[in-house]
Amino acid sequence: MLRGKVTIKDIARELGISPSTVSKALKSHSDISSATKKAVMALVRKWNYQPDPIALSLKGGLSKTIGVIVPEIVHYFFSTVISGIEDLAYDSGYHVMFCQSNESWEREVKSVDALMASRVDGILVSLSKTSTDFDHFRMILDAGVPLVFFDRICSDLDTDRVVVDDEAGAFEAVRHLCMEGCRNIVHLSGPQNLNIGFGRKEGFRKALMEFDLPLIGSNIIKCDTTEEARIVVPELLKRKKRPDGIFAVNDMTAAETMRIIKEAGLRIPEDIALVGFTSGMISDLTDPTLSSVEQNGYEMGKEAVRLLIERIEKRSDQPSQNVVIKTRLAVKGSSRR
Amino acid sequence: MLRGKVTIKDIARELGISPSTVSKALKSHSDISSATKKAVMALVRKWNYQPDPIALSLKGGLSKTIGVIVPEIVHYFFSTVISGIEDLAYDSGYHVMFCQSNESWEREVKSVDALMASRVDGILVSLSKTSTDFDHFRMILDAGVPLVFFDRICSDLDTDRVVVDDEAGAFEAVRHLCMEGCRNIVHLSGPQNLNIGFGRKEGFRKALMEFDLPLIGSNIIKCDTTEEARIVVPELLKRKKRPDGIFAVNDMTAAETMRIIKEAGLRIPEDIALVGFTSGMISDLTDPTLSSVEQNGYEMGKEAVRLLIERIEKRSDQPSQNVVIKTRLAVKGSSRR
DNA sequence: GTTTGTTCCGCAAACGTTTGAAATGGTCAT
DNA sequence: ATGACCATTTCAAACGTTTGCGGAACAAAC
Repeated sequence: MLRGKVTIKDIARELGISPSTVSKALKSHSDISSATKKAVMALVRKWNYQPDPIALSLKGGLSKTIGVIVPEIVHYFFSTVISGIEDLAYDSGYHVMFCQSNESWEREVKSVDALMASRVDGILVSLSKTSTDFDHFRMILDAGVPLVFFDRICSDLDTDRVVVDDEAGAFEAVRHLCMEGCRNIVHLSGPQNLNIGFGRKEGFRKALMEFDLPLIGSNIIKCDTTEEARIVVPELLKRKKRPDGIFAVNDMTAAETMRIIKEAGLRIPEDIALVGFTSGMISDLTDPTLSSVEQNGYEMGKEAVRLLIERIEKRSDQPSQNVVIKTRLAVKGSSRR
Repeated sequence: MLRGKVTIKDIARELGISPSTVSKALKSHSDISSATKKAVMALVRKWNYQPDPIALSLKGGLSKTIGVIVPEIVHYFFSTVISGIEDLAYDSGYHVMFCQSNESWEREVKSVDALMASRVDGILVSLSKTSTDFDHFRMILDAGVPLVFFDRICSDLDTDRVVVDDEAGAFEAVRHLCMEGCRNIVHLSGPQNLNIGFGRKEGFRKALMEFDLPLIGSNIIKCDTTEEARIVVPELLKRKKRPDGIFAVNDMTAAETMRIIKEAGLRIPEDIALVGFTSGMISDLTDPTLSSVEQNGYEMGKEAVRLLIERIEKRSDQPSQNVVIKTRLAVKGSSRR
């Protein structure tokens, strides 16, 4: 009984019947007499037989496992997504195999290889910041394995996608700043090769247009880490025409920005109003609390899994789907005047 | 070529030799002529043959997969541990299968079942807060599958463990508070059925003893979530003999405590000094920054995997090991007077 | 007494791989 | 010519499961 390995053969031997009879009895095949079925079922329960998923996979070709690649798990947003992925996957009888690319293209490629080698039934990916070459993903598709991107998608590839409505979220955030009276708003932006960086900048642009504010090039600055903020933000505060509102591409950057602004003796939101993106734990910890565009990561994870499993099981050739998760602007202390 | 499935048989057929010859050639068995080996290797490269891990598992009994159960992934500390687990596991050629118990005993049991059913080679667990019955873990051991606990361990079971030196960390934190002049220190503690709750309380107790301060029962209060803090802390501030120092069992609770204290118009650290436990992102975001006992979660994850793989591969019967990860007190604004 | 039908069950192949044992073909010494 | 010996290759079984097909046993219909 070691390793919990009761096999169909053990049952068959004990009952003096053949393994195939046991197998059929287990799935209540019409061939099998109810007496035999009962005997099998009884022993199955007694010995706690569980079919070996590995043998099943060998036979059926499906491993009932999905692979996930995220830039890094140590990140509030991604951990909520993974939480959603795990919850729905297990409910659907799938296992989750998990890799992080650590924002490195090489590691992303290696992870794809590892997941493919272990014959996962489908793969979920959120792109690494440094990925500009996508051959490894093409290889997945060529092999006929379903692939779904979430959050940081790959526009070059025709796959199912789940994204947050970055543009609408950013638009709402910046409109809010305008309505609070800001007239000189800076956007600390993300890399423009990622859809999220681009979309959030577009929302920023359109909101300014709506309020007839000029779009000044120097008011869009690449800055999406705390390290960059420590360089960029002090410069901002020295400007002759100091910004009166800042929209940051993520909350970590926003939080660091807040720290720097307070250190400089300026008040938030009175002197400078601040809104971030992503939310989660962070936004309630800062002082003042940080207004932020909330993304429902849990929901995103579930949607991504739903799409993936649909592809896996239906093997449908319907055109690619594009699911958009709604954002919600949470107005808190950093921007309410 | 669909599904990337080049098998050993395909190679054999192409070369007009038998599958077993190919198999042996692949592992450079001494039986095989070098001419044959070369031909096989060439075709293997050309067709990008990769052995099917599922067939391998069926044969060898090992799945090269380890299972991980954590209370929740959406938690800075656990995500660092998982990061360490993933990194070392992949370097060692193992895959990581992943479940969260959501602090629920039922879900924990279900996860154990799922991992066992999928025939993982070993399991890593950090206990759910609500687990007081451990039969599901005994089942793992009875099945001969290696099991390693990390962080929240199970004292009832004789297994390898990786823990943080909670007591020493807490001791250092409270000694620091004493040295900063605190004489009436409160401990917001965790559940005492978990080793971490108990160890941190012990460190608190011993530090007080070292400074000849009385151990007052009402100064140890169960409070390890933000929700509880909102109830407990206001009461504390109303006390006639108001605490001048607080040591919280985790950083989320500490951060909320800080918010409440500031809201009450008291100063940190002048009126009340504050130290948390776990650190991570949080401690730099608050204002003032939060002093905290840092746990090296990444290191803990790696250690746990190291122990587990050792058990899996050596199947050694050496006595259980107990690895202790050192903590480090990071003194920041909330306690430096 | 032969056919036809039913009910229940076992055989064998298959999934991809490994591995000890057996077979093949050849060379060499007796 | 016979046997021994070597290098090289193939065979067959095994891992746990599924499933189409064939077979046995029996009863009913002709």
